[in-house]
Parts: sequence; C-alpha cells; structure tokens
Amino acid sequence: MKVLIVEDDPLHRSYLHEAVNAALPECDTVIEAENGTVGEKLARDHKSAHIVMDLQMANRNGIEAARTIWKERPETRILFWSNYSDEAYVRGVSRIVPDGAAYGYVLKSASDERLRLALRSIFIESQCVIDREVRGLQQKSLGQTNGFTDSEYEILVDIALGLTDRAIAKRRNLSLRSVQNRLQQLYDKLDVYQSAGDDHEDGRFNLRARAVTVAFLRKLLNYSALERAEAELQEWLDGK
Amino acid sequence: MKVLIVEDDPLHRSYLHEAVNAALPECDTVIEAENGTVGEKLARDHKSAHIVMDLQMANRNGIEAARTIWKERPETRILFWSNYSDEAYVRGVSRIVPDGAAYGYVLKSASDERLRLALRSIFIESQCVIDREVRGLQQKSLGQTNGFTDSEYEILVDIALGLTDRAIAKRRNLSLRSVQNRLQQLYDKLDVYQSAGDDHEDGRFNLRARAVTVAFLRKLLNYSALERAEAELQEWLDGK
DNA sequence: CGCCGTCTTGCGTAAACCCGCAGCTTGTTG
DNA sequence: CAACAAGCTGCGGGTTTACGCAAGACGGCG
Repeated sequence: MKVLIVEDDPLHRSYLHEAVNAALPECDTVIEAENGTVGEKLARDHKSAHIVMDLQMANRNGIEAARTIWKERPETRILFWSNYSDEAYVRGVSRIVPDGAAYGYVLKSASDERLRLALRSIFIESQCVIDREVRGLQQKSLGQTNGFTDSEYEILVDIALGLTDRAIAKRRNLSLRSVQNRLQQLYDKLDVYQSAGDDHEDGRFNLRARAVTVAFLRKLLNYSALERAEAELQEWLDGK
Repeated sequence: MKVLIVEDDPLHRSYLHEAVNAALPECDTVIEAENGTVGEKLARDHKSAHIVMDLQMANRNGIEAARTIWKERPETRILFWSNYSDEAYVRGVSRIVPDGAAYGYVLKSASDERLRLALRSIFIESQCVIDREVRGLQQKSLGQTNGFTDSEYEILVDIALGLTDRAIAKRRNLSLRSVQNRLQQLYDKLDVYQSAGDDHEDGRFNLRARAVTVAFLRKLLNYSALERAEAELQEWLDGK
C-alpha cells in the first residue's frame, strides 16, 4: 500500500509522514509532494489510491488538484487535512467529490489519535470521516435554513468577480431582472440591510460591494474560492 | 534574556522554540503564546522585549497584537515570521512599526540559517532584517512607480468595505466628486479597464466590484486587512 | 382539475455610479 | 513673482443598480 502526501509546509509534511507510518503499518511506501501540481503528477505516475491532501497551497491548491485526480481515477481516497473549516472550502470540496467516493476532512488542530483514526477509516475501511466541526458547517450550509442555495452562491461569486448584472445574465442564461431578483435574495440572507440602513442616512452601504465583504468575513468566500472562480470566468470568456 | 513566541501552529511553535534556543545561547527563558490575545497579555506581564510573532492567527492576528504591544513599549523588538509576503501584510506591518524600532520580517520558507541570523541581528544587534522578497515588495509598494499612494489604498479599502461614495466622502472629509476622482485613479492603476472593455460590450465589469477582486487576487488586500478595516469602520460608525 | 408557492420576466422609477469639462486652491520650481 | 503640476470641487448627463408591481410558467397536492 502506498500513500501520497501533498502538503506545502515541510514541518507539516514530515509530521504527516510519521503519522502515516504510525497509523498504517500496512503501508510500505510514502511519497511526498510539496504542491498541487507535483501532487497531480505523482498521483498519476504512481496510480496512488491513497492521498492526504492539504488545502491552501501556493502553487495549485488542494481542491483543484483533487478535482483532476478524481476525474482521472474516481475511486481514489483522499483525506483533506486543513487548517481551516471555511465554508468556502467545505463547499468547494463537496462540489467535487464523486458519488460514493471515500474521503475525509480533518482539521490540523485535531489530535494525533483522531488523525490516526481518520487515516485508518478512510484508507482501510473506505469510510468517510468528516470532522464534526466541518460536518456542522456542511449541514447548515447545504440545508435550507440559514444556508445558501447553489443559485445564490453562484450569483455571489459572480458579483464577487465584478461582473455586471448584464454580464451575469448572459453567463447564466437569465434575464436581467432575474439576476436582480437573486441579488435581492442574497442581500437578504447576508443581512446587508441592517448594517446599512440604521436610521442614519449617511452610513449607507453599497449593497453589492458590501455583500461580497460580508461573505468574505463570514468565510463564505476566501482567496482560493475567488481564484478558482476567476479561472472559470476566464475560461468562459475565452469560450466566447 | 527572555523571548516570547506568538504562534498559532504547535509544530511551528516548537520549531521556533528550538531555533531560538540554538541561535541565542544568551536566552534563558522562552515563553509561548498560541494567539495574539495571549501574546499581548504575556508580553505585558513579562515585559518581554524580544518577540517572534506569526502573522495570520485565528484569534487575533499578529499585526493587531504587535500594534498594541508597540504602543505600550515601542522599544520592543519583534520578528515577524510569516508564510506569505502579501502586499497587504507588508503594508500593514510598515504602518505600525514605531520610529527607529528594530524589527524583522522573515518568511517561513527561509532556511534555518537565515532564521538564526535574523534572530541574532534583531535581538542582539538591534538591526532590522527584512527578507529580500518582502523588501522588494516594500520598495515597489511604497515607491510611486506601480505602487499605491496611501490615499489610493485608503479608498480601495473603503470600497472593499462596501461603503458608498457618499459615505466615503463623509468619512474622509472629501467632496463626492473627489472621492470619485480617487476611484478613477484606482481603477486606472488596477487596470480594471482592459479586462473590462475588450471590444465586446457583453463582457463588461462592474468597476467598483472588479477593483476589489483584482486587489484581492494581487494580494493587495487579504482577509486580515479586511478584518482590521472592518473593525476600524465599526469604531468610526460608533464614534458617530 | 383548480389552488398555491416558487421562479422568471418586463416595465418603470429613484438613486447611485462613472466620468468629461472647467474653475479653484495649493505647493513647487525656475 | 510667474508658471506649472497636482489635487479638490461643482455641474451635467449617460449608465447601471435596486426594487416595487404585476403578469406568466412550472410543479406539486388535495
């Protein structure tokens, strides 16, 4: 059994290396990659079916790497090991995991024991292991209550990218007015009004910009999500 | 001699601990804090004059902690030790460093030897040590060419927060038109047009939102900068 | 089938935004 | 002091946003 570790930080990488050795005596080879690009390549070359993957890497982040890896070999088991449980990450991951794939999401703050258990559960038992903190987010996020629909999230990303209403309409095949409807929904859910109105007519916010900020502060968006969205946008622009 | 380490990540913390011991035999005590809040408190209690500080911590980030520490004791020597050299961080740090203070900025990717040298230079020799990569940014950023004026940066932050032109005018004591002038400058420097116009009248961008995105992608803004700016904004709002 | 909720679309309006033009106030320089 | 660059400000107008109102479209459900 081979395990591939994809992780930016040398310290974390060697920690992981040891953790894998300790948790999985049946594992005979551990290989390491220091960014997403190298990770993809090694996964391909070694046909590795067991991967521990950091999110947030400089060169090519974990989500992108995981997506291409899963596209090539959907049965690959990936344990995501991240510092944060930003909703943006959680959403990003659950968007790309193939049906029935075994994967995990463990925070770096987890104990050695928890990491050990996760490694065994996923790689040996093929079970999904989601950190309870992450799990909570997932439920709230994907459920209706207090959560964002895909269409709402979509439009959030679009204004975050800086598209005009018209451009969004074109991209999503909607009428101008529909785009604006969705924006209103979004503003509603993000609570952009209360902070805005507030009696005083001076303290007014630009709803569109404010929505993006609030989303950022709430970790609904983060750098890596923006980066991915920007790449998709460029693709679309080139495609026509 | 005492050294205070303020760092989120346990692995990095113990690595730093060892590095300090190795580099500074004259140091007899090393204390650790796992976030900015605790860091401030320990710095105060121990009157520590030598600090190694991570930027980007969950609870209270390094810049905020450093600011209050320096406010209380400006002669404190701080070595910032960070994963990234985002322009937002660099700008944030140089904004708060007191006149004549000895400080340093070293990337986590630096070699052991470089970290050792930085520790000795700052803590023993009272010299500033800025990673050359960071240094480059600093020059470019604070110089005119290709860099952003304080006023431009200020307005960038304001639109990123989601303020309207009118609100910005009120906050910065400017006329509406002046605000809009600065916005134009900003749009210019951020190159929001070329990506926008592009012949096709469909691919149009919302300049205001696009500017923020571009700034984010260029690391001119990041989460921590936003967070700080938001706090300042709230303060201002409360102040009237 | 009729009723109802959700989603989409068009019309119209008030406000906000982007910006060219031009007059003023500064600080700088020869 | 004249000249000039740089920044602030008001005016005017073309676009874009935000959103109420109301008319369809679609899918469940009794």
